[in-house]
Parts: sequence; C-alpha cells; structure tokens
Amino acid sequence: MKNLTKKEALLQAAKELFGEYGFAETTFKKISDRAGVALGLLTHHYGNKEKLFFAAGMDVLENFISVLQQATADAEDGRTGVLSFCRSYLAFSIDPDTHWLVLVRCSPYSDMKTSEDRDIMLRKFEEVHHLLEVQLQRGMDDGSIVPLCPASTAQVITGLMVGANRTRVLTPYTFGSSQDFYTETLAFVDRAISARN
Amino acid sequence: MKNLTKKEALLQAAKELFGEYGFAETTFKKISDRAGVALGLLTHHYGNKEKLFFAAGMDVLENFISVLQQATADAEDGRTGVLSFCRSYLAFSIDPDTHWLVLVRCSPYSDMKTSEDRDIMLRKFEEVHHLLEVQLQRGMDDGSIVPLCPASTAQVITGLMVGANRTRVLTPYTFGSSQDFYTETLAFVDRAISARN
Amino acid sequence: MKNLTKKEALLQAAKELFGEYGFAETTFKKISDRAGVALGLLTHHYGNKEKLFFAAGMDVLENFISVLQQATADAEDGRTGVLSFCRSYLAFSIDPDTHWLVLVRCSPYSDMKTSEDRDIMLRKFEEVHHLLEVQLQRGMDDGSIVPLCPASTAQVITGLMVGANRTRVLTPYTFGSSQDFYTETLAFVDRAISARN
Amino acid sequence: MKNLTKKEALLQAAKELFGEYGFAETTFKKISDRAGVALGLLTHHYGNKEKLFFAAGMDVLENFISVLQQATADAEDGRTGVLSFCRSYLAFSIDPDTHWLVLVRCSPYSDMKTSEDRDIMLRKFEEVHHLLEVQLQRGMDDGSIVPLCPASTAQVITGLMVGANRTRVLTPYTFGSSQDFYTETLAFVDRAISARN
DNA sequence: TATGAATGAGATTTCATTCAT
DNA sequence: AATGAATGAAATCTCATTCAT
Repeated sequence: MKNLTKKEALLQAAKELFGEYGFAETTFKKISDRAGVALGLLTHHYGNKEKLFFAAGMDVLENFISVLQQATADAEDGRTGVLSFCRSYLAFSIDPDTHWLVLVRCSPYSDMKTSEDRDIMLRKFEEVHHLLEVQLQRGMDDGSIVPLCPASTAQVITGLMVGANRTRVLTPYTFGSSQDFYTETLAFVDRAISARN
Repeated sequence: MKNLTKKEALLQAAKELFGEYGFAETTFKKISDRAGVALGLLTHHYGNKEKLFFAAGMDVLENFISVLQQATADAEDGRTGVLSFCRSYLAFSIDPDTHWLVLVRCSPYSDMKTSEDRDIMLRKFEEVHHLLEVQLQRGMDDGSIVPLCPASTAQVITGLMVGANRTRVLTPYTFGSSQDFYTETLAFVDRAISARN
Repeated sequence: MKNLTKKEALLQAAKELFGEYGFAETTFKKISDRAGVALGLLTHHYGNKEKLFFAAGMDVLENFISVLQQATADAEDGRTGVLSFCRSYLAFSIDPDTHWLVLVRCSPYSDMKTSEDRDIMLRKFEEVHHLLEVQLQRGMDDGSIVPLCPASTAQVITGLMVGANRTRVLTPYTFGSSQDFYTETLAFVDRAISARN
Repeated sequence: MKNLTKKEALLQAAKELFGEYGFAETTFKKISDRAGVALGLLTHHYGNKEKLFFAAGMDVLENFISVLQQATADAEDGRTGVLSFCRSYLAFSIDPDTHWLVLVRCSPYSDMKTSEDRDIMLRKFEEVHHLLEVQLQRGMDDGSIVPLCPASTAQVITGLMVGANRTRVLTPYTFGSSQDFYTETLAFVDRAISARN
C-alpha cells in the first residue's frame, strides 16, 4: 500500500477527501497532509484543484465503467443485462473501496459549474448510457423487454439509478436495510421493462 | 414587482443567485448588490449565509408542496394520483418562475454538509414522500396499482423524479424535447405500478 | 497628520512603499502594516494591488500637473515658459514630499505591462505634453524660440526630462551636485531652442 | 540557428522573455520551456534568476558598446562623432535582432533594486558615457562643438537618449514615423552643441 | 431598520531553488 | 552536463461576519 508515487498518493488522498467533504470543504492543505506530500506538488502534478477533482472522479468512473462492462457482457438476455447493469451500479456505489462519492460529486448529475474538465467527464459518462442502451435494444430484439425507445429509456433508468443512489448515500430516507431498498429498485425497473408471459 | 420589503428583496435575490451559481460561488456582496440593499442587512435579517440559503430553498419547497397537494387531491384514483404527482413534480421543475434550482442545490438529495438548517429541510421534504405514499396506498386499495410496499416504492419513485429532473436541468443528455423525456419518464412509472387488466 | 481616513492612510503608505521598493517588492502586508490598517481594506477600497499602484501614481501626477500649470502660466514668453516648465519638472522630482518615485515607476516611460489602469495614466500624461507644446508654440510666435515642430519637440524635451530625471534619481552617475546637473540640463535645452540675437 | 549549446539556448530564451515580459513576469519554467531545456539547467549554469537576467543584459550591452565604438571611431570630427553616437544608439534600439528591451529593463536607468550584478552593469555602462565624453572633448578641441563641460553634457545627452528611446519603445506617444521622431531628436542635440559659424 | 467600512483568517496558487537520479 | 520531481515560504485575494454610525 505504500508503493505509491507521490503523484498517486495525491490522487488517493483526493479521492478520500473530496468524497468525504466535497469540493469546497476540501483544501490543498488537507490533501497534501493526508498524502504526506508537499503542498506545491498538487499544482505541479495536476495544475489546479479542479483538475485534481476531476482526475479523481475520472479514475473512479473508469473503474465503474469496466465493472459495468463485465456485468453486461455476462448476461444471457437483454432483460437480465439491464438488471445486471442496475445491480452492479448499485453494488459499486456501496462498496467502500470504490470511492464512489467523489464521482457522485463531480458527475454530470451533480451541480458543478461547467468547465473543460467537466466536459471531458460528460463525454466519458456517455459510455455508461451506451452500455445500458445496448442491453435495452438487445432485450427488445430477444423479446425479453417490452417495446420502448432504447435511448430515452436508458436515460430514464440511469436517472433512476442516480436518484436511488443519492437517496441511499446522501439522505437518511432509506429505512430498512439498503439491501431492501435496492431490491425494491430493481423490482421496479423489472416491472417497467420486462415482457410478461 | 417593486413592492418588496428589503428583506423580501434579499430572499428573491438569494433564490436567483444560489440557483444559478450554487452556494459556494454566491457571495454576500453579489446578493446585496442584486437586491439593491445594504450588505449588513443580510446577517441582520437572516443570521448567516447558510440560513439564507435554506430559507430560499424552504420558500421554494413550500410552494412545491402545495402544488403537489393540489395535484394529488384532484386525482380520481391512486394510479392517477401517482402519475399526477409525477407530472406536477416535473412541470414545477421546468417552470422558470419557481426558482427550482435553489431547491435542487439544498435538497436532501444534494451534497450539502449536514447542519441544523438542513435537518429542517430534511423533515419538510418528508411531506413530499408522504403525499406520494398516500396515493400508492390508495391505488393498492382501489385496485389501480399492483401490490407493493408503499413506503419504499415512494422512495424509489421520488428517486426517479430526482434523477430524471437532474438529467433534465443539470446535464445535456436529454435529446429530443424535454417534454418527450418527461413523457417517457411518466410512462416508465406507469408500467412499473399500474395494475393491468 | 493623523486626520486621515483609513482609505487615505492606505494611499499614503502606498505612495511611500511603491516609491521606495517598486511594485513587485511591495506587498499587501507591508502596505497595511505601514498604514496601520487591516489587510483586507486594500482590496475593499482599491480593488487590487495594481489599482492602488496607479491610484498612488495618479495622485502624484495630479499634483505634478498643477505645479507645471502654475509654472508655465507665470512665464513672460515662450522660451521662459519652456525653461520654467523644465525647472519645475526637475524641482518637483527632487522634492522629498512629492513621492515622485511612485510616478517614475508607473508612468508611461516605465516598463509596466499595459493594463486598463495604465491607459488612464497614459492619457492623463498627455496633459503634460500639451502644457509644454503650448509654450513652444508661444515661443515661436513671440520670436523667443527658433522655428521647429512643437509636437515632436515637446516629446523630445519631455524625453530629456525623463532621462535626466532617471539619471538623477535612479543612477549614481550625477557627479557634482544634482543642482549642477540640472543646471546643465536646462542650459542644454536653452541652447537647443532659444532664438539668439 | 540550432547549433546552440543548451547554455546558449537558455541565454537566448532569457533575452527574448525578459525583454518581452520583464523580470517579475518571466519564470524559470517559461525560460526553460522556450529554450527546450531542463528546468534545473538554469541554476546549474547561471546560479540564479537575477544573474541570468544580468547576463542577458550584459550580452546586449557588450554588442551595444562595440557598435558605438565603431560609430564614433569612424567620425571625422567631434560633432559628427556625437551625432553618430546618437544615431547608432537609436538605430540599435529599434533593430529587432538586438534584444534591446532586456537592456532597457536592467540598465542603470531602470528601477531594479541594487545588487552585486547590477553594480557590474553600472560600471560597464560607464564605457558608454566615456565614448560620448571623448567625442565631446574632441569637438571642443577641434572647434566643432561649443564650450561646455564634457562630463556632465555626456550625462545630459545620454539622458536624452534614454528618454527618447523610452518614448519610442515603451509609450505610444511618437506620432509620425519613429524615424521622424529620432531625426528630431538628433536635430535637437545638434542645435544644443554645435558651434555655428 | 439600514449602511458599508473594517477585520483577519484562510484559501489557492506561484515559483525560485534544491537535489536525487 | 542534464533532468524534472519535490519543497514550502510567500503572495494575493476572498469573504463571512462584526460593528459604529
């Protein structure tokens, strides 16, 4: 765990702190202290605070996307693929090792001001939508999903993931175990898309 | 429009600026300038920046709740009530006069740090969940909605509203008219809850 | 001397410090310490360091111009007016109460980067050229000055003032008393312009 | 043009950047980037920023002096020598290949703080004065120049060069072609020193 | 209630210089 | 000679909040 370069240690600390305290409440000092690194190294390696913020988010996003790719690749039909996508999405978000919260805070669904860095993330995030859209189309083709518009339904389901996830990680509203809440969410999606026999 | 007390002018300016720029980027100076009012009046009337932020959000939230109350009260059955709730939610969010964005930024689904003010909003927001839950229960009673857990389903649907709304007001992802996107969202909800005959 | 507002005290300290140490070596801390005033007052009253720098210079420039106006107004003919202009210019520059050095450092003849503030000073400085030009024209009209182009000669003479003054206040090159050096300078100008009989 | 050692490339870049942006606005990074050379070489070869600044200036000054030597050596009498000195001074300053601006910024007539490096330049600059003084003395001896004090007149004329040059390269005040302005300047000098018959 | 000058802690960013490789 | 990561002091500027008027 100590075989990190100083640049990597900085990114690691950034993921922890931005996730925990958000952008505004996280200072250069906190980051460099936690990373055990000189203050000036932050701008030396990452240019400025915002770039580091998005670098941290992008790192999580890339891991996230590869998990989703795996999950959808293994599915036997479109409906299963969609549900597997959703299950992995939610599972990733509550895994303490993923630093999910950084991504919540700099994703396109957060309220950061637009910036060049944000635009890059915006485009990267479209890969997530695409993965879902592919499964929806596949489900319509194989008859496991009712007829619907794949593009906009992908947005609706992503929206549901975003909202359910925020309910879970930002609010105190999920009574019962979060497992239950996520199970309900999956059931909701299933009812909305699956072709009944 | 000019018959505002200075205190009201401050709240008005706060709704505009917090909505447009967020909490951190909005300063006392900007608010008092926009309101055309002395800087010191801000603490005088509202105590501090955070209290003003939540006062602005609460003002929007109260309007929001009364719109939702109206919408659900008029419904003929549970399913219609739920759909009416959702339609009003989304319509409110794109009405330029409601200052919806402030609420987005200080709602429980945003990533503000916890504080006394936030807790108040948290509790107020439960009225929204309650309105929806009532319609879900009603729909199960009158047979227009499939059997499900009203409490957690209310959370799931609220989550969907939150996510769909963020997609619409924060991201550039809604191709087609936003009307279309919101229509798809309502159809999605309907498929997930309505009892088919 | 103590009946200064804090804003005035800041300008006073700025004139002293910018004059003595130049722009780069003068810090907010030094200025506010010398003025006995809070650090933040500097941006509160003057916006930023550069604006304060030019405010200090403009203050000196305005005093300078009114001295030159007086000096030229009293002259009996054009040649005397020009010489009086030069004498006053040089005298002003070695009067310890005028804070001349600030002006040297932000005048158009210094090497500050262009900025909005600098442009204002640039235009103000043209009043100096104009005063001199008027006397040159007058001298040609009354026969005390040889025929020449008043506009460009005004620039040449101003240039000479700038250079002689810099020799005097920035370099160690003026052997003999500076009085002598300035006397030589005036004699030089006189030889270059006066109509001999 | 590419047959520069890294040390020379550094000096070249320094002349360009210090000339264009001044001392404070020029950073090690900009210099090493422009030179295409590692950052650390700067201190390695030149010790520190100030030494590099003056090394750049001294390089220009040495070229300058040899041009002036040539110009005065060729003159047929003292008056012609002085005018040739002035003409060469001004021509050198507008030749784009000489990097004149660096010298403007670190010459004794600029407002750099005193330092060991500056003292060296100060002494070197005296050679310029000396060249001029020699021609003045020669002109008095050969009768082409009116009786005057050579030492202080050399200072006055150098001052005029400094000021005229600054008018030309730092201010926007020279209307007409700069050629015209420099011609006027030479005529002014001539009137002030030449013995009329 | 109303004003805006005053405060100073704190944040980000810059950058000359060092040094291990 | 050459590299560029690393350091941390220092500078500018921001801004919520206080307070005298």
